Amino acid sequence: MPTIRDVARAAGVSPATVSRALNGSGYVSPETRQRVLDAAARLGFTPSYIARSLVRKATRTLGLLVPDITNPYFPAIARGVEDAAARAGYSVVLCNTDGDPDHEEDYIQFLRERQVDGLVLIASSPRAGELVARGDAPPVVFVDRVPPGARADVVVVDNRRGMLEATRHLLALGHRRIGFVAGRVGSGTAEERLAGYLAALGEAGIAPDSHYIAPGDFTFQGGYQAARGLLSLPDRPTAVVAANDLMAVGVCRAALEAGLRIPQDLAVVGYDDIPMAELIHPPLTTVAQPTYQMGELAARLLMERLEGRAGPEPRRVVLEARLVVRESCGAALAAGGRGG
Amino acid sequence: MPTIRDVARAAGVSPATVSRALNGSGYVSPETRQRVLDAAARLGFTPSYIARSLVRKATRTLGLLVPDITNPYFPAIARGVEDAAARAGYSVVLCNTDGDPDHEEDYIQFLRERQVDGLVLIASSPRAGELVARGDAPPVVFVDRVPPGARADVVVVDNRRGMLEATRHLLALGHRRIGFVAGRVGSGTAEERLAGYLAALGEAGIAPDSHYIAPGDFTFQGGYQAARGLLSLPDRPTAVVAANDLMAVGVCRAALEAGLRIPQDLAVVGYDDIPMAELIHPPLTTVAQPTYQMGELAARLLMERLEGRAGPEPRRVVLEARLVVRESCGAALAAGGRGG
DNA sequence: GCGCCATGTGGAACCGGTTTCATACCGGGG
DNA sequence: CCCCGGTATGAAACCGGTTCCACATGGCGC
Repeated sequence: MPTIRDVARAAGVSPATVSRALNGSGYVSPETRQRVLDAAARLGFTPSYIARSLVRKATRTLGLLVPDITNPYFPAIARGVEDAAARAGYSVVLCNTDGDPDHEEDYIQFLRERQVDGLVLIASSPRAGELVARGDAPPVVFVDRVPPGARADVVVVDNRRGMLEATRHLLALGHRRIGFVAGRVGSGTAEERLAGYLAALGEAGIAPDSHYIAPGDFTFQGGYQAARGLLSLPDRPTAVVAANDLMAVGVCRAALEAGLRIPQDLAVVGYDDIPMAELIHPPLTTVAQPTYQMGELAARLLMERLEGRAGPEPRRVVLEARLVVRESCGAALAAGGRGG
Repeated sequence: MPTIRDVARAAGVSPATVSRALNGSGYVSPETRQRVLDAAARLGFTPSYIARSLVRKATRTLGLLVPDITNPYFPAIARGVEDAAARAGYSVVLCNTDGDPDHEEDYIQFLRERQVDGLVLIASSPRAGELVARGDAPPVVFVDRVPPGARADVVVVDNRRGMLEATRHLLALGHRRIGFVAGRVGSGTAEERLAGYLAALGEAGIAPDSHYIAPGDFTFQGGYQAARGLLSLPDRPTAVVAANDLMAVGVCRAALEAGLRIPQDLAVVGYDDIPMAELIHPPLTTVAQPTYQMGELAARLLMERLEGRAGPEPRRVVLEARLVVRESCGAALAAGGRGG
């Protein structure tokens, strides 16, 4: 690997001049610049990013911490981050935390040692928030989930609102007994979605019935089990909304096995709009989150901050979720139908 | 950020001794080591990976080039790479090439400048192979697809064999008119799978009928369109096998819309075993590729090579695909059924 | 008592860039 | 003619580690 000194020798100038010629900084005469460029090309010179990072004190590298890239919700976020980063000449280091606070902490430390300039964090534990608050982490943008008390930029979706719209939609179709498959307890996201569901019921003057609210864990199996419970209730719901799509698919499976048709016998609504939502039969009504945009925006906010183009105040971007109506919730219930 | 010289001053020793104490290299007395460790902890010293990389001439960073992390086939590979890398203290830079040769080339150059130690490459174009052959790239392991003529380690799956097994299975169930939805032309993977299909037919003494082979492009839409064609043939197939799952799901949709039941009226088999394959109804029979293992193995081979623990010969690992029988291809056709 | 080797430590060079500072030349204004 | 500011370039310091080499000490074998 030729170094800048090799190029300097070949072009008959000093390393300083080569640096200036290649970076377009400082004064260099056109002829000298050309000699340098030629020499560099002839030798196949590639400047060492490491050496440059050492003196510039910036690596133009972002860390991306996701729970599990294998979960269909995250790839689009990752893609958004990567696209925005690549456009700006940054690279992205991918880390899977499995939602484990220890892994999360280890990775943050790991990335800090490697001097990534900033972190896009989908944080599963409050510990990550504390680390950031203590300043034991590079600049951070939280995406999707925000640990309490962290003073940092955040990009989130209005989960409560999204679920409110989804439940309203079912109410407008005439459903009155609407089941809810909740997310993992302790997840802020899950709680916001539950709150949206409850708020919609409240608007419609329906008292929430705890039997209709089944615990879940964001997995297909969890949704399936929860739905088995809901569907065996004496007064079974005419519609079920799940806190995410994977569980909604589980609900569909349970319904199918119970001999129920979707949407005629049971309307189903999910949340996230993962790729498979529109591919299953019937296509799933769900709440689309602008995942790609979230990732892209997060990366942009982060890079703005890193390059000093952001004020001292932490910024909070709340994106809107969008109800995507597909066939799994069908048309309005017949007047005087099963609804109470 | 405290530097090694700060620690040296605080511990009353030289930077060289601090380095030795922290890395456990060379001679350091137990007492001195302890003093250094204490000083480092007190100052919150984190060694600069950049400075270290500069002198060690290794960044312990791997580049991972995938066409699109948003495609459900790739996250598991990425996860495998990342897990293996993390275990060995390496980090992984994620890049999406969109299968575009220009992007691919740009990214390889980009990662080269950043001195990643090695590349895990899911290469969509022969150009990447040429780059590697010319030595204009860091050490590479090709995964899933191998550009012709590249002398490098590769991890692949026996696509021909996988598709052979899948088609054999349908033949064993009594199917004789088996449609095939092909992959993108020019894709080696697609061609191998087609070859497997043809070989199975050959074994069974069935002459391939070009009407039964529909062109596809690995997308849901492509599979859907292809199936519409196949299902409107005068002597429509009793089974369809698609070169990947996304297209198989498209086939299912087309069948459903044509009023055909799966598997009673049409057996469907896919390829890849993406996460949604087992979640749809009916669950899809498909050929599972050990994607996670591919990624993990690729990363391990690469790191072995980087650390000089591999011989000069390029290694070629061929993993076996595994037929996963689910409900979408049902039981044996009734004797004397529709088969010719 | 001498020489040798193992142990422990510091000075300084080095990795490959960037940047500051000093120097030198040139043309124009006073 | 002199001084000044803009242009052009090189020497050297620097970024923050690692490592080579020199040197000092102490114990042991002969």
